[in-house]
Amino acid sequence: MTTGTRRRLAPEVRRRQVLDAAIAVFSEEGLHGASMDAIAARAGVSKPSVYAHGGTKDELFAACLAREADRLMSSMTAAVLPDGSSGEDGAQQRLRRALRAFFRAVTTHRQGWTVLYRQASTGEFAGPVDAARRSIVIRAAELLAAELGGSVEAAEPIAHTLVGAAEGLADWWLGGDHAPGEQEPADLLADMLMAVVWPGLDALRRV
Amino acid sequence: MTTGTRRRLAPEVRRRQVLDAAIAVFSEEGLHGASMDAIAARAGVSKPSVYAHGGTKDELFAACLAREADRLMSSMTAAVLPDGSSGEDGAQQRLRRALRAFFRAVTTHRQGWTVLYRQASTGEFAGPVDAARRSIVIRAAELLAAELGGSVEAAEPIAHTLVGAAEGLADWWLGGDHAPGEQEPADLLADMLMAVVWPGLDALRRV
DNA sequence: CAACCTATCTACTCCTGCGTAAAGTAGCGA
DNA sequence: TCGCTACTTTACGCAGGAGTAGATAGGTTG
Repeated sequence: MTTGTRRRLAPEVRRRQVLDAAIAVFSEEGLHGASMDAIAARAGVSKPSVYAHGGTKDELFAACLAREADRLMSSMTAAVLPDGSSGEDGAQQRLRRALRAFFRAVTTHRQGWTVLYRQASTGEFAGPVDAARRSIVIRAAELLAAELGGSVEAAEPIAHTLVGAAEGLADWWLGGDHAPGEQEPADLLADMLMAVVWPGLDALRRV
Repeated sequence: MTTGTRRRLAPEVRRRQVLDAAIAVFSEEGLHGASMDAIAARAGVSKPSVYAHGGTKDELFAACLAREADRLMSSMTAAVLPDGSSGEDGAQQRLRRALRAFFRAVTTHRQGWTVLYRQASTGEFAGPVDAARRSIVIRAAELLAAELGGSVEAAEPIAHTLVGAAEGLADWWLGGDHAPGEQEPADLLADMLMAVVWPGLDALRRV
């Protein structure tokens, strides 16, 4: 790994490198299992450089969480907001689009998802992370309440169920290695989840 | 914490005390956050005693996982196996009973569940834990395949979805504090989950 | 081409916390 | 009453890893 020549890069570029390496290592080893030395090695950089660009280990971890949470949130937000097809598109369409965006983001940046979902659920970083999660759940609850009737509070447990189901399915998909199918996997996963939950949600509407 | 009188107890009893204390501390602090001193203090016992009865920190943690996983597994197994009402009871009934058992176990032993679900999902203990989880998923998949038709492999993603949904709902319930309602909360949660997913599962049967 | 700024590296310090050793004390059976 | 031994207190060895100080060298500007 000794390139022999040590290169000076723009701080922004180095910071990006360090963040990427940190996410990779954190996703494999967890917050405590990862050492700053390992992150430095992965980034192809010395440890003081990691401190210079990423700060303390905790700050670095927080930065990873922030970046990945932001990425995920903005993907889903972008998918739901613009009503692409003009005219009325019901809750079913919007829900499916949100799920597709979720699965696409998760399958595309699996390391980031792993850090958010498995490594940050506990400890002092639980707060920020499930703030983001909660934000997703609230959106889902609002969508459900608007379309199925009832208050947002009443829809909250259902939204948690839905989000949990999506996480479970994503986790399964990321766990095994799957042969590349003919269709985009994310869309397939979204359709599968919709097939399971939508009839039930639809039935709740006409109670 | 000095009781003044120090009591001699049977090794089995002491071991139980240590395990209970360990689960309590691990559930609050996580594997790395918990110190052996803290566990000793919680158990009302000196640190060497913890080592005498619980072994190494890792061994102790593994023992906690084993006990709680076993508790959960046997609860659910017991709930599904004996067909209480004679005669045919369909997949819907068995599924509901399994879910009730799950939610009952989780709400009853929340510390144990926390250790399994949040603290052990990463690191070197991921293996044993999601072996147990996988076992539950397989059972669910078998049940679904038997009743809805199709192979077990095809039912696997659906089973993961189902288990994820249950975990999400349980996590939500354990997160907030809820006023004691008129009905057993576990049964309420199971009914809620069934309402969401069963119509979809039922629809899959007649494809 | 020389001076200089600063990104980067090598090589430390220091602290936390696991795990254990040694010596003393007190419950409980004989 | 005597001892066996589970248990406690206290102190320490040791490893791993976070964070830093000082040296080094890439690039840049006059």
